[in-house]
Amino acid sequence: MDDRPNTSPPTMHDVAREAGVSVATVSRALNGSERNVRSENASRVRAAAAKLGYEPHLSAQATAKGSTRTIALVVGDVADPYFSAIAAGVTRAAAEAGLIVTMAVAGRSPERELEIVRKLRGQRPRVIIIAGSRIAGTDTRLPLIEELGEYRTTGGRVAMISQRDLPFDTVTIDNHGGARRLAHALVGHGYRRFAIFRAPEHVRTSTDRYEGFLAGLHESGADVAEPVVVEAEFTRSGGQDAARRLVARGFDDVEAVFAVNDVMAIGAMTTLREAGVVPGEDLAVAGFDDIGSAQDVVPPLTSVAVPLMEAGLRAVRLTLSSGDDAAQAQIPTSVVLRESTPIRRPSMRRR
Amino acid sequence: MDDRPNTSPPTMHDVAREAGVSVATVSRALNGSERNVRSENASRVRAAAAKLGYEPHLSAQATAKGSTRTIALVVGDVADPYFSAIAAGVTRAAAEAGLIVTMAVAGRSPERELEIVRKLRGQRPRVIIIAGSRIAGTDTRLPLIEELGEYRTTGGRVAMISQRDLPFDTVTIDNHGGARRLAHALVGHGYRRFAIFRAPEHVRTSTDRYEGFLAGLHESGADVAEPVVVEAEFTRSGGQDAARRLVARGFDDVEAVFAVNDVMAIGAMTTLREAGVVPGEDLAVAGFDDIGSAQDVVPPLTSVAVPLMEAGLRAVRLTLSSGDDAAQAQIPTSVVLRESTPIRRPSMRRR
DNA sequence: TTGAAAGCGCTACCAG
DNA sequence: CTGGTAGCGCTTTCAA
Repeated sequence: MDDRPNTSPPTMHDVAREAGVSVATVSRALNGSERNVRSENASRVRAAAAKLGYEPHLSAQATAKGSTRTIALVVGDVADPYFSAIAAGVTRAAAEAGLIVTMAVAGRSPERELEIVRKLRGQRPRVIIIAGSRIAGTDTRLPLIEELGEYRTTGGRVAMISQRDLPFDTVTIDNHGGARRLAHALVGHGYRRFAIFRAPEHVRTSTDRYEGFLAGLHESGADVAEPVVVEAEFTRSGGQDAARRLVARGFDDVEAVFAVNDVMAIGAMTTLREAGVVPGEDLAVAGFDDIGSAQDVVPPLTSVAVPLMEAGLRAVRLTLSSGDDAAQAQIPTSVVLRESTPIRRPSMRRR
Repeated sequence: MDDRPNTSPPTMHDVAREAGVSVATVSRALNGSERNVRSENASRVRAAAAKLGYEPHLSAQATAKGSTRTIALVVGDVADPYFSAIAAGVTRAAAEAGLIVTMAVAGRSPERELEIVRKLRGQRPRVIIIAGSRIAGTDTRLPLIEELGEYRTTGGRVAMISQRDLPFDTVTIDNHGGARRLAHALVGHGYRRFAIFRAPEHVRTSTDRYEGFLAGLHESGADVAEPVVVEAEFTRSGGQDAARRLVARGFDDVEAVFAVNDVMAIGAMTTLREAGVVPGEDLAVAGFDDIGSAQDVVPPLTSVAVPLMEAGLRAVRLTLSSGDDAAQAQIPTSVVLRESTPIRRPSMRRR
């Protein structure tokens, strides 16, 4: 057994020799239009390929054909469940279409994102998908758009997930509508006085959810008080921070908290409990995203489910099927009511 | 502005013409040893490349050089936090080394995994990393080993994460040691009577943790009772199931539950609470993995932290630096004590 | 239906 | 230090 790393993988020439045909025939039999090769030869070729363990050299194919079968995915952070769910959708759709996915991580830096996209062009991917881009309002916005534009000029397709207002295929999440329906549901449960924990205005997702929630409250028709708004970071500790400030301020005028995402909501619940306030009893809490642990916290957290994997799937399909101009798709969200927002019986009313 | 997708990306020839030098010089200036080109020419070339927005065609480079700069990662499921943490580590290490990572998802099928590895060879990756392979005991085991062996023969490197006993670079998790130290810690907290929720024997990870825990109990020297063992699935609902059976059986002789992973532990806590048993008060609970929600459940869950991202990092570095024979690395785990296993005061002793 | 041969974009060797 | 040129492994005319 020769185990030294000196051997090189069998090439098409090896297969051709083994099968007693020309390389052209091998190419046709294995990856070509299939119909123009005598079936006897075709099977000889396949047999030879199998015997030698031949796998076509994808890079060589790519240079010869001038196009690859890869789709490049750019995410903020793979370990974040938000992105990993999207990645799962993308890889699935890619597998269905026989495409390879390459992944790059932009971290929290718009500069890095731009740099990645630039380098990506060297890969000559069929599709570039950018999830949760951070370019809003930064000075990398225009360069990025231009870069992607040039890429498209050379035949590439690009899709943005949750980054709207860009001249590319776009998959958006229905944040506004989800928050709106959540507001309806909570009002329906008897809540009238709310606090909203939101992120700074430039965080688009947060703002969409905030506005959707407000819209839902206003259109509910019920006699809803003007909500108390607390601004904090879009993170778990942001939620804790907001809760701390709410408690400090006093919350006699608040029956329920809507945090614009689940990690904020969960952080808030922890802090509330530490302050002697029992979530779901003394104060209802709702979040957004319906992350896995939403159902494991106590009490289970009311939230709005966002089918992120679906978003990844759709992004791929959009780019694969669409014509020349930027297509749009919106992923619906759905309210999931749990014990953190129990139905409010009149007798429960405070004071 | 020409926006039709007819243009093709600039090639090295374009750059050469623009800079007034030969392609050979461009190649050297841009990707070569750098030292053999007059600095004036080098900067002309760089300027031309920048002006044209030239990016080297990676596939062409790969065919010419005979080697790619990609590392292929095979995971069970990207959306699973276990794998996405590993993926994060792999992508980070890859970025540091200037490598592109491609990702394939094997799902729960060993056949699919084998098929993926076979196809992967067409990519000619520098490295193949397989995380959490499911081949144990299946009849795809040998073919997989052979396939990977051939790949290595042609100069590729392969690393397995958490799949030991294979003739490749391997990164293992110290499951045994972590469980052992957890046992010590719990005994140190005053617990003497345990139930263990474990998965079926063929689940290697579960068995390692189970045995480690037993070893820890035995060597603790304390007067520890023979633990009650409940076998269930390695999932959240498995944990619920186990808890249900424990409650049905009666648990007067149990002070603490060790579930071999966090999702089981969390499922168990939910079921216990529904049965009127307060986790952390009536019955202590500990898990393993220290997943994100371990600190969000009530009470926060004692667990054993597994630095999965580190495992991904190490796997890449192992393959990049190691010599010819299979290198090994073990990732240490660490006990994280939280309120689900409070220190047991003598007065708390039941009866 | 087949084979010969001319590329694909890039690297690397060989002269100069 | 530079340019010419022969490959890398594959696809795709073009004739036969």
